[in-house]
Amino acid sequence: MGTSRSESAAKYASLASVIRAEVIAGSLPDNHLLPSERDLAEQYAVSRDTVRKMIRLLETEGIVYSAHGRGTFVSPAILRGVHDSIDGFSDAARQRGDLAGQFVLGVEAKGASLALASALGIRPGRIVTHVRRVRLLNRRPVGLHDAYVVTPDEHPIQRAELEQSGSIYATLRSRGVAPVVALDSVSAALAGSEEAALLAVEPGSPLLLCERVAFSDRRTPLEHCVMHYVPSFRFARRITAAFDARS
Amino acid sequence: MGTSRSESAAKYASLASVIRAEVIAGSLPDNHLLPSERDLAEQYAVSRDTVRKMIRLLETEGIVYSAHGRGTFVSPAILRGVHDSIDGFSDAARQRGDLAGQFVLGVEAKGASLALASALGIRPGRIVTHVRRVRLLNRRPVGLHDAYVVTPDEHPIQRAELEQSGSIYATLRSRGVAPVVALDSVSAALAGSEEAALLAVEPGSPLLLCERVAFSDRRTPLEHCVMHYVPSFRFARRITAAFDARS
DNA sequence: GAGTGGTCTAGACCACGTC
DNA sequence: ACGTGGTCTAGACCACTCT
Repeated sequence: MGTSRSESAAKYASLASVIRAEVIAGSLPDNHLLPSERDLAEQYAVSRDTVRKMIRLLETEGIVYSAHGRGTFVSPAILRGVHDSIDGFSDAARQRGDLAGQFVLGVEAKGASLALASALGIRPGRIVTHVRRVRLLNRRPVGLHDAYVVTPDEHPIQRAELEQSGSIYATLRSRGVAPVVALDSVSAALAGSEEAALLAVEPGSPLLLCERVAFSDRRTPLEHCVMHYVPSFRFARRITAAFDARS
Repeated sequence: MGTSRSESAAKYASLASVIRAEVIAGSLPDNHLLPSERDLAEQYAVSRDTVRKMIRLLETEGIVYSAHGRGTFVSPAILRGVHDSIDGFSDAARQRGDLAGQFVLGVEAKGASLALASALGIRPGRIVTHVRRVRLLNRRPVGLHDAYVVTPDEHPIQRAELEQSGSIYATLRSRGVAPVVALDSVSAALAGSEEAALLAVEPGSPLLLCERVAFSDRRTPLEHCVMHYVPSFRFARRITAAFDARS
């Protein structure tokens, strides 16, 4: 784990941890009214602006919500705990108390096909690493991932490297790049014989098909991933109404 | 159509419209460096804080991104234009230049079943309106929606009302409530004979199954919606790395 | 009217990246 | 060293909601 992280978190982030813990600990009922921003500012000896930053943060996490003229409230429990995460799979599993695992089927360097190159915005033929894995949830296969990873220096990823760090993203991070934004698109597909065998379902079963392209902090394409999930697996997300500003 | 909306938008929102238009107009290439916050503040005669609020807004829309110590940049075009929206279907269609439509199969008031009541957090037997619709994209059926709507006063929605306002959410809005947050969960399913007929696919085709519960600004459950989509239909979303703050 | 969140300001300092 | 975004402050006023 992190030996010596930047020891000093921002004030609003620390304050958020305090409030988050209080809310999650659970003494507070759904839609409970929190103290006003001015009161919180005084209580914790910070400026009102810092309190507001803290509230904005907890709001994006779905922990609290504010209403103009009414106050800030604790989100209902159903809405808490669902949040977007870039490492969807293991993160969501951990959050729900499930055990995430994986079985690496193959790690192979190859030149990018035309379709892949266009999806990633790279030169066709550029070296990418194809990683095929079965994703496990509580030791049962639920997903088949085909990841095509673009390494910055065009040095393909080694199997040992991947098994040591445990995840593709961790491997990329160790090379100095990290995915910070991704484009997902979901639809449905039928299981072919190969997918069926790997996922322990009947051929012709419906599968959730999810395609993803992930980008670094500099918006460099890092990975194209094609994922197939069995029907018992569900992806959850929370959507918040967009800000309305036209004309 | 808004005749006399609140005429005065916030400064940061108006400023956002200006920058958004400039970026979308397209003279600016991907990853183009924008002027610094201090420069923008001077240029538009506003405080730096207002500029920052504007940038935060455009960032959530995927229009720009900021990097500590480096500057603020124009998002690559692939990442722009994908944003979460609570009215996923028609909004996403409009955005992609497609023609969204619907065909109402039935509008019926009924008492909530036990399962529905628990999903919505309401009393079993409470009156809800079941609206079944086929969703059209460019005049072809792509989705089957079964919406169960909780009206605040328990007055069921009338078919005429729905056809006049054009959408369930518009109908709810006219009754003083609007969905502002929703929980989605997606998985895969097989088309039964009924779904197949309505969606013009073969029975046994794979379908994208999406379930949603929508809540009002007061976190009152408003709607539970079960949606089935043909494989050619894709839901897209952008995911941004979560803020990391532990301990 | 009293209290709440929302916006805006001006200024200071810190943390990070680049040269 | 310099310029960038990130945090924090203190104060003012506006817009909304409830009673």
